[in-house]
Amino acid sequence: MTIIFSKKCEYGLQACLYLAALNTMEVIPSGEIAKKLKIPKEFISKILQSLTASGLIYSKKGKLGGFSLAKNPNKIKLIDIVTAIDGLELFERCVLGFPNCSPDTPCPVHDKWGELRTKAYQMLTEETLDAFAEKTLRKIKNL
Amino acid sequence: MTIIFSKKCEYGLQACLYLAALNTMEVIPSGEIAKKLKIPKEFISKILQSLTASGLIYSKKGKLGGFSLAKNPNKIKLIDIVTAIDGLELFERCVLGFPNCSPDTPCPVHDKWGELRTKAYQMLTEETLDAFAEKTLRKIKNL
DNA sequence: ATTAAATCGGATATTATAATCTGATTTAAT
DNA sequence: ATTAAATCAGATTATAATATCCGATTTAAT
Repeated sequence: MTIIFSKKCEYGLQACLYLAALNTMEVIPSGEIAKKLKIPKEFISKILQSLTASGLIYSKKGKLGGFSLAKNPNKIKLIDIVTAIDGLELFERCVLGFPNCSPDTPCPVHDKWGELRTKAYQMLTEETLDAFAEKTLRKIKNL
Repeated sequence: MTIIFSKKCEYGLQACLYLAALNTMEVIPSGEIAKKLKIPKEFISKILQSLTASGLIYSKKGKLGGFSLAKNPNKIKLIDIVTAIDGLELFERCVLGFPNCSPDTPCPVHDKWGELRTKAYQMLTEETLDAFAEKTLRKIKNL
């Protein structure tokens, strides 16, 4: 077993990328998102609800309700979604599981791994949802 | 929640690094390893047993029994331990959880993430246990 | 032989994540 | 008003990872 992001977070990222790719202001019901992404409706529904609470997603209740991004896709970074769902544990926790891993009391691989981790963090911080629109549509077509 | 390696794997890496740092051919009982690393004895015991089955660790049964590395620390790569415990899922699975993520049908972040992943894999493949002996001893002293 | 201390195998318990279910509430259209 | 279709809140279930427990076996020393 090995995980980068929890399933919640994976699905959350998928859904946000999908909403960004649609490039519309209209809300999309969770059922349609689930169908397009081939993921469980109830589950993605819960995830979108929590992202709504975080302010990344806008939701409209009632008939003709659904979800949309709360802001322009070029204003939402990948790290925003990760932070909202999984938190920043990935970038703070020692990769070897040692307690108090820090520059003062580093674990054996602190430096080497830290470098990679920083790059991953930078990538997630630099990239916004709009950058992936085409690739997302192409991927979803092949699901 | 976010994990790179499972706890099994973290502890397995810790234990192997510790055994390498001791720089001895004598076997060390799991109880002592657990005590030094401040991790559950029963758990690390099981993990070392499975690494014994994998051939990375040598075990001696009975009184005065215990565990040691099965080969010279400079012959054991970090990736060997990861592979034995967690497998290579981390380097094969789509980071966004999309199915069939490949150069043919890449996920939206396939290229950007793939680069980082390759570097992580290289690091784990290049580094052997002996390289971390001093750092390991220093870290364990502060546990 | 007996004892002590260890690995080992298998079962069990605990905890966290993933997924589902149920019912309440909201809202648009008839 | 009524109906239909959606979000939402909370409870429940299923599954996997983590951790512990127990007893059998092995081995060294007395």
